[in-house]
Amino acid sequence: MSQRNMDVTRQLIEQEACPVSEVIDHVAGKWSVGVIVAAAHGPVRFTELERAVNGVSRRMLTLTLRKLERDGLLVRTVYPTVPPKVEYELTDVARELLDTLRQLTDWAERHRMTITQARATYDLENESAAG
Amino acid sequence: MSQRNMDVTRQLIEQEACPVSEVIDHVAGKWSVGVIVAAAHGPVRFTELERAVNGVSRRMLTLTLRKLERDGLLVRTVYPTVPPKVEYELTDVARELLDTLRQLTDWAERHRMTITQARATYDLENESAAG
DNA sequence: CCGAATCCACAAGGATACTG
DNA sequence: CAGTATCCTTGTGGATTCGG
Repeated sequence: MSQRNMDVTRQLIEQEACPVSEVIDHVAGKWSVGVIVAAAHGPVRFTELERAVNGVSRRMLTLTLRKLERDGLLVRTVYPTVPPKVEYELTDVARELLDTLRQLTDWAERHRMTITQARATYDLENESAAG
Repeated sequence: MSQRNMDVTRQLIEQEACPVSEVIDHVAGKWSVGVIVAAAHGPVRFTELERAVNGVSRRMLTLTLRKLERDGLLVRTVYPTVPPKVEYELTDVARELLDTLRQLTDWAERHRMTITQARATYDLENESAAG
């Protein structure tokens, strides 16, 4: 139980030390980027996201949405209709990210081939002579 | 065998659809951002990075460096001296990312408190009444 | 339609000890 | 100094099933 307190303290320290990298990890997580850009143009429904984000499973989409909602980047609106309808919309905080995220994806697309080739070269050098 | 071709085609499509997210995942990975910005000002040595990146373990730093080197974002130079000296330097491709990454960290710092509070609120609502 | 719950496989990551 | 090797814990994510 003092162990418990130690853990909490440690967590607080680490959070103060790099909240930035933690936040970045969230927004730049595997599915977060896709979700955010997919929600950029306006409110989207769950299944729209499911299709838009490509390889995401329902489970991971749900988890990602919860995380983003928890961080205040996404607002979740439930319409108590039948069948149920849920819409997700970016908050202003999240919208500020869109430009940056687009820069990131632009960069990735620009250097896609370069990076792919760099990997191939690297792998060759390591396969042939491991030293 | 047309099935086989279908699979290959699908894989190619998916690779074309999201090499971006894969690349982003690498550069925005847990430690990659820290390593890249730490190496921004010039060549850095291993232990410099170890101190600069904060919570990173030697193991993870090594793995991160290898990944970035493989992607052609980092150049590793070994000086065969004693004691050994290894320097890491960003490539031009990686340098193009610096502005974007800084925008990301700036955004994170600007909204650090907002996000922290959003989480607290969210957690309270979920703890007190789980539904 | 939009999830929650459970199970399971695997990968990420930390701790520690050892090397050249 | 700059790693490598090993063990072990935690997290990530798919598959499936169930419910409102």
